[in-house]
Amino acid sequence: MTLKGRHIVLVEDDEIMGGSIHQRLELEGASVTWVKLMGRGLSAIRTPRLPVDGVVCDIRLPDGTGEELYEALCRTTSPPPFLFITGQGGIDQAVRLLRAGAADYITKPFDMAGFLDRLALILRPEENVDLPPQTGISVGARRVDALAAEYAAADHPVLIRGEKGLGKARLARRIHDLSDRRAAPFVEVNAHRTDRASAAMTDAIAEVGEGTLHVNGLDSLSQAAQDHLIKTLAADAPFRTIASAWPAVDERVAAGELRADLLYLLKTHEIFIPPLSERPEDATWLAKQFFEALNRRRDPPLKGLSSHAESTIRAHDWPGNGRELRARLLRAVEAAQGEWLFPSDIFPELGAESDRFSTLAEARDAAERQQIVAALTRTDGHILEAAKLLKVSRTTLWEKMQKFGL
Amino acid sequence: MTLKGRHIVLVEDDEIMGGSIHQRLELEGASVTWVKLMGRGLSAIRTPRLPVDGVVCDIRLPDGTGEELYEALCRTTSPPPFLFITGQGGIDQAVRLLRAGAADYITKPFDMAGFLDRLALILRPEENVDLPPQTGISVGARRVDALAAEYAAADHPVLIRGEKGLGKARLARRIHDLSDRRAAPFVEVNAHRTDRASAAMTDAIAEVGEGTLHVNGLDSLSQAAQDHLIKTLAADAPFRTIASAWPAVDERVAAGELRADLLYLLKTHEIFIPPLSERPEDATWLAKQFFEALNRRRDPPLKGLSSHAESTIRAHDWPGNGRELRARLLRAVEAAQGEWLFPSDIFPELGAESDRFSTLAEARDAAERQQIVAALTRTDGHILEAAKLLKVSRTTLWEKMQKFGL
DNA sequence: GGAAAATGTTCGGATTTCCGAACGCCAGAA
DNA sequence: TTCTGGCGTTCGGAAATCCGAACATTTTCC
Repeated sequence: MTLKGRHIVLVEDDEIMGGSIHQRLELEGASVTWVKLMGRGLSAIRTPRLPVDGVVCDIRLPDGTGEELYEALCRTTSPPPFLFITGQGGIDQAVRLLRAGAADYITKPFDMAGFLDRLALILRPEENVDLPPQTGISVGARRVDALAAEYAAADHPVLIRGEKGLGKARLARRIHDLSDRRAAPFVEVNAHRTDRASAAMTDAIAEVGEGTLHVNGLDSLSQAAQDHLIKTLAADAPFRTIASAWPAVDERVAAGELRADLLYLLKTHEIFIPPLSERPEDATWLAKQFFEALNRRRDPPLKGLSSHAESTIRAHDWPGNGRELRARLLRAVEAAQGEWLFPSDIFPELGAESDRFSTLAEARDAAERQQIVAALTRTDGHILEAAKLLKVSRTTLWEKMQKFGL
Repeated sequence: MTLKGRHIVLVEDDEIMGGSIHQRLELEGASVTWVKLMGRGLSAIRTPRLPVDGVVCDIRLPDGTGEELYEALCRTTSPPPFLFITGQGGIDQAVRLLRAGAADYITKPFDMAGFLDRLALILRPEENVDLPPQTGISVGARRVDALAAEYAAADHPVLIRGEKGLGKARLARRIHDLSDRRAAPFVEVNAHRTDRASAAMTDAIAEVGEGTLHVNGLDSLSQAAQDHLIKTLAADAPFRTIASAWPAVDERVAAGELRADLLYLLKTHEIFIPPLSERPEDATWLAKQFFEALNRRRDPPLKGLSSHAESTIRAHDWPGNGRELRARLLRAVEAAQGEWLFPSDIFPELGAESDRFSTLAEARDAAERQQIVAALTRTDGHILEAAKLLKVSRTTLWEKMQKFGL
C-alpha cells in the first residue's frame, strides 16, 4: 500500500511529531502540506494547491482546536476525510468528532505502521479523472495494471485470461484507450452469443479498420470464426487483436475445440487477472469505490460502510468476482435498512432468518414461548395458575419468562 | 421531546444503573425491555415483542461484552441504533464501535438529562403513519407489508416466497394495485396447472401489455415456459414480472429443474412471507378479522370469539396457513352451536372434551417431533444430515427418534 | 390498615439432557 | 475381497434444567 499521488494536509504544531509524520508520509509517496496553525489549516484545505485526499489533524493548536477547524470547514463545504491525533483527548471528544463525521481518531503516542494503515483506509477514493479505472491495489492487481500500460504502448496481440466478472472487457478497452490506436474504432466480438458468431466476426473485422478488435470469449469461438480470424491475421491485418478467455483456455486446445496456432499467436503477451478471492484487499478497496459512487446518488446518503461489513467483504469468497461485488453493493446501498451498510445488507441470505431451517432448540423454544403466552392469556396473567396449567413449577415458569423476556 | 410509544431494549447488568435508566425511560413513555445478559439481549433484539427503536447497552456484561452482542447482531440483521454506556471504556473502543456503525457512546457516570437527549437523537425515525396492516400485526408481517409498499413504488421484478395458503397471489395483486401500472392489466399464469403451461405463458405475455405478469408457481414452470419467459425478459419486455414460489425454490435450481439465470433475475428483490406457525399473534389477529367479516352476514350474529377459542387458535400449528384458518372459520361460524365461537366449533375433529390445555412438556415435544420429521423429510431420511440441520448430535437425534417412535 | 395471596429472586441439589467416544453391523464401492 | 461410510446402540461425564425451599416485596382483598 502506498500513498503515491495523494495529497495530505497535516495540521500539527509540535515540531517533533509533525516532522516525523511529514517525513514518513512523503516517504510513502504522498505530497504533504504541513501547517502549524488552525487558521493556516483552514485556508490550506479550503483553497488547496491540489485536491485534498485527507487531513491529519492535531486537536490542540496554538490558535484554536482541531474541532473548531473541522466545524468551520463543515459549515462551508463537505470536508475531506479527517484523521484526528491527540495527546490528551477524552472519550467524549472522540465520540463527538466521529459522530460529526470525522473518519478516525488516534491517541498519541501511536505506532507509525498502524497509523499509516488507518490513514490509508480512510482516504478519499481516487478520483480517477486522469487515471483510467484500475484493477485494484494489491500486488497482483498492480501487475495487471502495469502490464496493461506496457502492452498499450506496444502493438502486438494480447491475451487476457481470468474468471468471469473480473472486467476483462474493461481491461481490453483500457489498453485500446491508452494505445496509439485510441482514435480508431474499438470493436468487440462476443463469442458467447453463439448464434451467428462467424458472421459477427466478419462484420467486426470489416468494421474495425485500423482499430482494436476484442475477441471476447476465445474459448467459445466457433471453428468457422477461428478460421476466419486466423486467416485475416496471417494476411497482415491492419488492426490489433485483444482476446479474452477463461483461465483454463489451454484445455480447449487439448480438447481440440480451439486451434493451437491461434492460441499461441495471442499468448505471446498475456495478462492473467487473479480471481478476487486471492486478493481480499482488492475486494475491500473495490467495495469502497463502488460504495462511494453509489452512495453519492442516494438520498439520504448512508453514513458509511461499517467496519464489520468491511471485514465480511474481506472474508467472502467472491466466486462471481468484481461483478458479484458490484451487484451486491448495488442492491445493498439501495435496500439498506439503517444508516450504515451492514453485513446483512450485503449478504441478505445470511440473516433474513427466512428460509433458514430452525434448529431443534429454536423450534422448542418457540413452542414453549407460544404455550406460555397462551397459558398466561388464559389465566389473565396469573403466573401461579399458568404454571399449574403447564405442569411446571412456578420457579421454572418464572425462569422461562425471563429467558423469553415476557 | 418524549419517548411515547417507543420500544427500547436496555442491556445492563448493574441493578442500580439499570433500574434508574429503566425507570426514567418508562417515565418518558417508552416501553422498555430490560435484560441483564448478553444472550438475552440477543434474543430480545432479534425476536422482539415490538419493533425495537433503539438499544441502550452496557459494555461489560456477565456473559460477554456489548461489543460481541453488537457484532453478532450485525452478522444477521441490520441492528437498531445502539447507544453504548460504559464505566471503563477506552478511546479505542469508542472509535471502533462508532466506526462499526454504533450510534453513540457515553461514559458513566453521566447526567440523565443529557443521556435522554442523546438517546432521543439517535432513535430510529418514527414509522411512517401506520398503513393498515394487511398481512398481519407481527414484526414479520409488517416487514412483508413494508417491502410490498416499497417494491410497488419501484418497477423491478419481484419474487415472493412462502408456503401455500399465505396469500402470495393476493400480495402480487396488491403490489400491482399500488404501483404505477395499476391501470394496466394484471395477468396471472399458474404453472401448477401443468398442461399447456407454455401456451398459457405465450397467451399471458400477449395479453399483459404494459401491465404486471404474475408467474404463480415458479418452481413448477416447464422448461419451455422458462425459456420463453427469459427470452422475453431479455428482450426488454414492456411488462413487470412478479413471480411466486415455494420457500425451497433454490433446490429446484440445484436439481436442474429451474434455470439459475431466471431465478437470479427475479431474486434481486425478494419478499419472504413467514409461515403462520411462526407468528401466532397473526393467527389470532387474522381469525378476528375473518370472524368480524363472517359474523356480519350471520343471522343471528354470534356474540364473539371465546377466549378459549382464541388461545386454541394461537396454539394450533396452521400447516395450511391463512387458507386453512379461513376455511375453518367459515365452517365454524356457519355451524356454531352456541352464542359464542368455541374451540370445538373451529376444531370439531378434536371432540367435545379437548380443551384440555397441553403442558409445556407436551407442547415442547410436539414441536420437537414436528421439526424432526421436517428435517428428516428434507434430508430424505439421512439421520446425520438431519442432525446437522437441527444442530444436535447424532446421538441426541437418535434418542429423540426413539422417544417419538420414528 | 393489615393479613393473605401472589410475585420477584436466589440457591443448592436432584434429575434430565446432551454430547462424544466407542463398538458392532451392514451395504455398496473399489 | 477389503474398505468406507452411514447407521443402531451403549456408556459415562459435563452441562442444562427443574424443583422446592426460602425470603423479600408487592398486590389484593377484607
